[in-house]
Amino acid sequence: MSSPADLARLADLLGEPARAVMLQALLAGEALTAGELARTAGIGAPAASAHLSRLVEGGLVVVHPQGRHRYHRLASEEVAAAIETLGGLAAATAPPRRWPHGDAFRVARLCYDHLAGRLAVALHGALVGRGWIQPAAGGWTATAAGETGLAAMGVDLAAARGARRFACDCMDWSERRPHLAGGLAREIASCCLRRHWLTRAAVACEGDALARRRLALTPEGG
Amino acid sequence: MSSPADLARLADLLGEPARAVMLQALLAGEALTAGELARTAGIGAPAASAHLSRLVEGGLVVVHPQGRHRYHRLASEEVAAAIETLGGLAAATAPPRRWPHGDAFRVARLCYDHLAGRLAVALHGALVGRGWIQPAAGGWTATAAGETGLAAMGVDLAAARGARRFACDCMDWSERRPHLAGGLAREIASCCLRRHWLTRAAVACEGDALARRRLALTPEGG
DNA sequence: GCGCCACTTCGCCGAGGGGTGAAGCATCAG
DNA sequence: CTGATGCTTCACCCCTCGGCGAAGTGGCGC
Repeated sequence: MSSPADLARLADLLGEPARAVMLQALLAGEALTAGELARTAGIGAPAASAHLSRLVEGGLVVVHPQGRHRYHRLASEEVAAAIETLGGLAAATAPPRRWPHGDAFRVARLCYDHLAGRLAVALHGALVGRGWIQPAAGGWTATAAGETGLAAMGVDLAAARGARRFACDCMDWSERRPHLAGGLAREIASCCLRRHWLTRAAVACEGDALARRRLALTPEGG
Repeated sequence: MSSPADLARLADLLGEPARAVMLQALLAGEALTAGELARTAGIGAPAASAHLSRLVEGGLVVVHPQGRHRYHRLASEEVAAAIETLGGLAAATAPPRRWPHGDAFRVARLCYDHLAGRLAVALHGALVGRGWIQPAAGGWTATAAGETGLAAMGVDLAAARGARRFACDCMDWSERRPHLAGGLAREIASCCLRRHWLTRAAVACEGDALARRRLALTPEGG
């Protein structure tokens, strides 16, 4: 367990409105530049730079410079999971409000690099139910049936194995049951987007940190 | 999903050292008075009172006055789960430090009103493996075999059904797999403590907000 | 009744942190 | 080289927020 001081240090990073907006924007999984994040948060470039420095120093965000741009990503899926969980509690404790995305968010969205929402929880259940994955130390492994089935769907299992974790659980706040995270979940999400079973429901949405994350089921997505 | 503003408002409540200490202390599941929390956090009564007001207003803590004392508890297991998750990430991002409890915390501890740690994750697996619980909408239900088995252990199933949720998952940060939460988990924990299979490893530990939560396996706890 | 105790409210102070504008530094285009 | 762009650093302002001491409120015990 972390000491309370560690908890406070971490929560303090999330507890500033501008930083919270940035992190929510980054939860879509894309790498964004400091300028984009500044505009999304509605603050000036200097303020955004200071915030991002603190997020990087705190281990929540990583940077990789490219030319004169500095691209920022969430540091890990653990960070994404924690923000998701906290966001769920925030929705529960400060509820009576509707935001512009309605329930679409609860159906399918991105959580950093993998799928979340009702669809993702159902997928998790289906993978277990079909015997494609089975419990293992620290998460899940694919069974023989799962390997062939997933490969047939077009999931890149080799890439999935390259991740730090192959598959583990990630609590879904809207369903209150776990969905799948880890390398396998990343490849499944990538496969769904690549094959256009799912599409990003919105693009180019500065000023709305959440819109990037929403997903829509296409006709092909049987 | 919550708006970033909601997230920030909530995280801000957790992001203050004194409040974080109080919440960690409350994570043991006991109701504590304002004075106890003030001493635990190492601040004066006025400051503690102000902090607690904000926690109550924010929906994280509930009060029930008894005479001249005011007892404070966490508002729900959702709050406890979020703090646990965030604490896990805090431990991961600010790691290289040993705190006085060693690995005992990872083996067995209380998470609000139910068990957490390696033991609790193993218990979750055992319940599923024996077919005592099965997936259901919003969590888990007990099977017929589970009802008889749990009743034989001494678990009060009627009390468990009285809870808002009978059984659902709660992510265990140290194992990164879910353990059981909800009314059933509360009754199981209460049963383990009542029958002295587990005991609180420390009592009366002002100044150490974490010690209250650690549990120890007794010889009877086969 | 009185005093004691737990707790809250009030008034005040000091420090920290977020915001901006202006300047400094890289990178890229012409 | 020159100018534009993206980002950072610096200096400064302001305002919030946490802390305390003192005073006020209400329950409990003698």
